[in-house]
Amino acid sequence: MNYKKIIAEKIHEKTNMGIENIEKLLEIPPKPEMGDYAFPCFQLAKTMKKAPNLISQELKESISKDYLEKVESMGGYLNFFIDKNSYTKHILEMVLSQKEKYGSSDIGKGKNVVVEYSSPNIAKPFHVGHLYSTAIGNALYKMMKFQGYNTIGVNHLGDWGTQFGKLIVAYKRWVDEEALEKEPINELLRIYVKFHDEAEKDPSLEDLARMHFKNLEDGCKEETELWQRMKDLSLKEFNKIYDMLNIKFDSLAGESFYSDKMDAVVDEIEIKGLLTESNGALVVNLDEYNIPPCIIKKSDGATIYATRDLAAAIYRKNTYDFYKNIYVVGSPQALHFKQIFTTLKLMGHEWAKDCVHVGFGLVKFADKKLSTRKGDVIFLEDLLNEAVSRTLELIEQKNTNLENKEDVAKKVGIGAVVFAYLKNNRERDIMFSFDDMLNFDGETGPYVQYTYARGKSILRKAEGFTSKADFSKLNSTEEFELVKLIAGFNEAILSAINKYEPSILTRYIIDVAKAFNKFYNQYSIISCEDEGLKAARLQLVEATTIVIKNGLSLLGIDVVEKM
RNA sequence: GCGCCCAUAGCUCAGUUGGAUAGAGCAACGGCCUUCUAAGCCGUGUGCCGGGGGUUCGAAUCCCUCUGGGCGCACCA
Repeated sequence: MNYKKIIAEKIHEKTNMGIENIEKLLEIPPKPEMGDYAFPCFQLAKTMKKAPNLISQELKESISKDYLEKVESMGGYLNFFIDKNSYTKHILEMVLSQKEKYGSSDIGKGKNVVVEYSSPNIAKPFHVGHLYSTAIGNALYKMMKFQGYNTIGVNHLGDWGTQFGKLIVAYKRWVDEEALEKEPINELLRIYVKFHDEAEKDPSLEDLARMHFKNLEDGCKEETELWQRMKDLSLKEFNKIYDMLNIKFDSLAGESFYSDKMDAVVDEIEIKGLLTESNGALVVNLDEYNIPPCIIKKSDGATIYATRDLAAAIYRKNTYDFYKNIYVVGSPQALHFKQIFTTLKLMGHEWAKDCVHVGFGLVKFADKKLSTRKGDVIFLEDLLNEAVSRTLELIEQKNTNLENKEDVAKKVGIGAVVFAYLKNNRERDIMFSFDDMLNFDGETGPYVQYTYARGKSILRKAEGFTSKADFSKLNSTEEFELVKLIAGFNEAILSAINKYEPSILTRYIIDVAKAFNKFYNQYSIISCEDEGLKAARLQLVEATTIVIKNGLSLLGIDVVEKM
């Protein structure tokens, strides 16, 4: 039952306006007492050559009132009040019967979607910046899966490139084997930073690094073994973090996976007459699109990340026949993806239009950009551990007798961090601050989880209560606002998917929690004397917990039954 | 120099694709726990929506311009 459509049809009957156009114009009034839907009559004023307020008054009289409580004319607006009783009954029954499926759909049925996200660099720390891609990608992956898409999550590991030449040079000169066993990432970071320091004094180290990478690409034994060792050590560390975040990938095909697929790409570009030489490098000229050329091979003959991304896109099309190929990679790389997508188009791949770069802002710390080269990073693991221990302290203060304190602290603490990353528009930079991120008051992850736990607590206490719900009594503004919000869950997810913007869902969940807390504080549920009303309220509570649980799960956040 | 993005309350941010009196959270102050979890709820104050021009019945939202900031512009990823 789609009320928007029903109302649009009513207006359509009385005017010459198309249904779709009406649906687009229909809006939600700024205040609930002004109605549930509003139709602005200003556009009609032109065609009907009448004042908008006259039109709305006439429509108010002539329109059919089925499904509606009343219709009001306010200035140039026609305001609709839907029939609360049938609406509430319909929505709550739907939520309670669909449960963990509530909010899903099958609009993506039969469509494959590749989502590339996280993609940390091997031998470098997994720092707070990496969570941005990881959290956004994971949320998009889950939301699309929930809408019936066949999603393929790819962690495009940065496990290839000149940086490995540098690491091999550094390894052979300065590695401390003992430290490497104990804290692999730290030690690899130390020697990587040392390389850059030393290379400033002795630029020949850079040449040496390029040579080692060339050897690696050519499959030389020593380089390959060292590379494999660093990769294994790194993956072990990364998996610790993915376990904490409860994130899994369908494919770990990183850059190295494409090392034997690059010749074919270079050949294809050449056959299509796109390859030109420029300053010793092989490039695809993109002047006609007003963007710099896409470099395919460096002057030393080694490939570059653009080549690998081209190979990866083609491989993914051949393997998954994707409907969309999504890259969750920082906004600073926007130009790079423009070059890649344009090159694919020039190669004659019409599916280049299905490739999407989902960019996001930087994670900044006290106005400084985090730089791996300078060793100036905050490890994500440290942030997550800090979040968990602060949560544990809070539990000791507020709820000492809670069972499974550690487990709750983990879910709430980590959930708080992920929630903070997904709360705002992804194009925005995150000003990183422990105190802001780990402040658990107001619009935060813990606030929403707390709301869920409150709801569950009521449901536990009311177990066994089986009176029949009387929805006609569930008619306060607070209750009806909550019902309307709950009804909009699927719409919120679809909107988040369309814009590749998880924050739309995050903010929706906050709104639901707010509306619930308002209701919770004002009306008693368990001690409500009217049994029909009590039953209806309990259903509203349960529906709220279902929406919060499903919603947070799509963001990659677990709920707790008590906190 | 060229290109992309951004500018909304003291701070951090929303603003339903051009609609009604621009909203939240934090911080500050005041109130609410012998009754369902006070990580909560209620109340108080704050705005040249960066400046200027334009389009429109109607602009925080669209166009132009200026200012201030961020990011990116070939052998790093």
